[in-house]
Amino acid sequence: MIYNIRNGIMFEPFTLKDIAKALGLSTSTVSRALRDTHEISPETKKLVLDYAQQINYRPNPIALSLKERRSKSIGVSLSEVANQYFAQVVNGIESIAYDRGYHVIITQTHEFYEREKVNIQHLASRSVDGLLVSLSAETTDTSYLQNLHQRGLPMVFFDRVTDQINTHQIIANNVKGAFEATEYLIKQGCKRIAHLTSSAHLSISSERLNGYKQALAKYNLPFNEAYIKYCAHGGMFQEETDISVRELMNLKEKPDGLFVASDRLSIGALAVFKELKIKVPQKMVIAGFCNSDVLDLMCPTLTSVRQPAFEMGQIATDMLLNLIESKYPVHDFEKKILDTSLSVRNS
Amino acid sequence: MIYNIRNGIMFEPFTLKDIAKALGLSTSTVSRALRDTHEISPETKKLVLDYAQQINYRPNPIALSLKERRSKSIGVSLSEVANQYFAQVVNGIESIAYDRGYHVIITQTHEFYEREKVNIQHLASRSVDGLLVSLSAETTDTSYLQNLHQRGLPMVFFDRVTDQINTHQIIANNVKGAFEATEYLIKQGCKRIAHLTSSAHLSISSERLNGYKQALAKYNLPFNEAYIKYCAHGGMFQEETDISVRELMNLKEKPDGLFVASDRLSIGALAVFKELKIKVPQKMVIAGFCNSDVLDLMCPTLTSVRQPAFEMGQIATDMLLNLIESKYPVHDFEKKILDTSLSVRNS
DNA sequence: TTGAAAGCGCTAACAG
DNA sequence: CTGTTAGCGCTTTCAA
Repeated sequence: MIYNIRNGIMFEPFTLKDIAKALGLSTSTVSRALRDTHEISPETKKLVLDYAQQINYRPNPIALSLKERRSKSIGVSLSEVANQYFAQVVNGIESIAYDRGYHVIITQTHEFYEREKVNIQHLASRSVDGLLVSLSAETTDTSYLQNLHQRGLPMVFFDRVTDQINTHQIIANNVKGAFEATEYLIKQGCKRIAHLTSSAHLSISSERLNGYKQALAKYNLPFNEAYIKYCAHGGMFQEETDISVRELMNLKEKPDGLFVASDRLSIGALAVFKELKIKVPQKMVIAGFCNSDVLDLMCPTLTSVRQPAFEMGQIATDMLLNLIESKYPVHDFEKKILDTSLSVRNS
Repeated sequence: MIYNIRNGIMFEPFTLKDIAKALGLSTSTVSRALRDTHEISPETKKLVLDYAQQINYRPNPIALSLKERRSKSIGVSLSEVANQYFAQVVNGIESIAYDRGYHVIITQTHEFYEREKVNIQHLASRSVDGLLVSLSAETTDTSYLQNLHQRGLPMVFFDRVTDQINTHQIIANNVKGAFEATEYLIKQGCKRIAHLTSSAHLSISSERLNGYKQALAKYNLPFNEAYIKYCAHGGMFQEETDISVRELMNLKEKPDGLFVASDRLSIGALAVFKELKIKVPQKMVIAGFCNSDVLDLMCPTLTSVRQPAFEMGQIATDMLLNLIESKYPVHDFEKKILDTSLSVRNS
């Protein structure tokens, strides 16, 4: 192995020029040799390839990106990878992206609009060929995304989507999932079912609220606005969850069942109930959207709506790469809805 | 807002040249105006800034990287973000990196050596300015890293470190943490304490094994090789954990206590005990390294050694950025050891 | 078959 | 104060 010591301190990978100089060739010849064109003599080619191998030459992808005006990488914006659901989505994304020669850059919003905007602007400013986006809980203004989209940056929304931008969307069947979870609570005998959910302007929130309402309606239970608690940052701050749950439990007509809209909120709510010494599920039956494996092991076990997170990541990525690699402008967009499954783990 | 329609399909951000042409200036003037040098007239500057603002101009970071031969981004290699410990580390990393103007690219090894190598090679050639590495469970050969290091790529190891590369390291006090967890089990009355751990060649594994042995020694308990179970992929595949736990429970002298070396293994082991209908903690007391918030809510609660994950990420990043930005070669490296805390949550 | 030269977007040295 | 030019690493005409 030969080391590049042009500069003692900085990390300086080998370049075409290094090879050319060492071999007394021109850079274009070296480039051709490495890229397997026909217009090159077998000897030169072998010479170059051997030497490149020896010094472990790697083409500089930055230079390539600049030249080809694409980076073979995609950007992802999501709330946080500590959330099991999103971690699974990421695995799905990577599984497809790597197969197709793309790299993945993940950014976290932690549910803040400003962070999301900064992250996405940076991703877009050239380093990525496309975007996979799940909106933050705070986001209401998507104009910066509309901008990028109008200017031709391919993007696909997953999970938390917006109709303000005409492109592919992939979501779970939130309405049905919420319906089933609520129905489960009703069948457990709950009469006063509360709903703890994320920010009101998220697509998932309204979809899940709908499913919840439909279930109540089907079983002739009244809808009570006081039973709906929104957490503006999706329970990012435990305080949000804490206040919401306590308010619910301070109502004159205390709820006896709770439908929770997410992973994080479920965990947060359980913590509060534990503090309040309210027994789950004896005093409070809980069901909700949750993809955490750990919760499988929980006692009090809680029934959960599972989303096909890995698959969602895969499909979203496939859609995005197809957009990116499409030769022609795409105008036909799809809204894909994947089935959820109710995993009953009651006490 | 003005749209760039040089090309109807592709996403073509504005360039300096676009601005220059529109304003009848040269690209260098525009560049200067945007970068706030003194050698520019206020009028020209205002003209350019206003126009740039109007079209929402962003400099192309790829071109910048190519020019400056650094990307203002750092690469991270870790096993998987679905692991709460690593998710917390990532948050720590990002908190520092963003403050100092760096972007973070996360790659997951899923405990595979090959994946790690490919990821890191790509990060390096893609001109990340430095690397934060926590080795995969499979990794024994670090020569490709030594290579990059010798050629001047700054790197800092965290959590799963190697002494084969002379650079900063940051780890938790694994010996002490393991000692305390084991001691806790002993004080609970356990006589036959098993140890479920990750791959044998990980630094964390040997450190934690040491602490475990020291505790046994202090309390005059015999060390029994049969009680040590390694999972080559850190429990990445539940089968590994499953087999290990079953083997332990098939021993003639069944263990009555278990010290588990990680998050994932704890969760996996609990699942097996549940399947085997072995009551925790009545029949099996468990303590182990774990940073999962969710486990706080678990019943059977298990006692855990907590690592200051967020802080580790912060410190590692600070160290790395100092290396990157250092004007002179650094030869003094530090091995930082952070304290763990035992969080007793017994039945 | 090979080399010279231009250009991707940007900055910086050098002229004017 | 502003424009021209060269160069970061690479590919791709165009000439030879």
